[in-house]
Amino acid sequence: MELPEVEVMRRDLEKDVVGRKVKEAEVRPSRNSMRVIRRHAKRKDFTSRLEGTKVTRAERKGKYLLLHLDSGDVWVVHFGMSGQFVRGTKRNVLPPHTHIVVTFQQGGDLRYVDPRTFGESFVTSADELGKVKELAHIAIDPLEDTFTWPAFGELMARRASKLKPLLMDQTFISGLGNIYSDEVLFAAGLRHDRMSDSLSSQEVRRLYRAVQETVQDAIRYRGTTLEDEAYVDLFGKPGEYQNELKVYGRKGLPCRRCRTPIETVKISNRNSYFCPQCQS
DNA sequence: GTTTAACCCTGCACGC
DNA sequence: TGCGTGCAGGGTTAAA
Repeated sequence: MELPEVEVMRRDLEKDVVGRKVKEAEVRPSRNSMRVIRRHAKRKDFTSRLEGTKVTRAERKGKYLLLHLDSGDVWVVHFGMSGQFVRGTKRNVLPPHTHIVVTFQQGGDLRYVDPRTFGESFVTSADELGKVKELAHIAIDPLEDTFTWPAFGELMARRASKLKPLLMDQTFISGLGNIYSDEVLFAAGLRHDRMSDSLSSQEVRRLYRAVQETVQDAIRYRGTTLEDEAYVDLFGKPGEYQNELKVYGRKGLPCRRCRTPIETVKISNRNSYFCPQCQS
């Protein structure tokens, strides 16, 4: 799950979970459920900090979701690649790989489901939030006002790195993963292996626009639901941005702009998709 | 500072 | 049918 999916989830939670009070919290008995709450030594260390609290706000930092509680604590969630929240009721059976179930006083529950358990979930005090390393080092967010093109250009010039890994580096810019970094590079007409400090100011501007537009479009389409990953929103509905993808997952298929077959390269063990004609 | 590879995990597609 | 293998992916970490 990348920035657009987390942002769609944040908005759903804002509408449907903020304001609710937690009656009961449960971490399921499986070993992988413990893996999900790995920062806590015991299940009770996690559940006791949720029970009796009210969710006051849903915030997003990069790919992290922060649910603020009226106790002053913050429930932090990172979805990894297969994690998701699903709303349910007592009558619905729990889907496989459900690790956390939070039941609300007003009825209904919220489940954290994660087959591959690359995601994680923990509760911390607002004061200690700054000590969470991954959050403390998180970079500029494409949806923040501070994300301007002069600021972006300066950041780019300060680094000497290939564009693809740089866009995925959460300490450089937060929220982009493998799918959206490929889409951004295509939209900017730039190759994955261009060096960040070699870009003309016009190219930097194109890349900046591409980041903003790609992320905003993907949110408008409520995220990307691939066949194998099956991301769905809080209410179980898939996104529609997969139909808009220009390069990701389209190996060998004609480029939507020039009809040249889309190519792939392995970059740090991940597939990158690009059009050899449109990107340079 | 940057890059590479390995690791964590499950489900699925594939070949035999 | 059923097994083994490889791949997918976010992020961290250690090593190059």
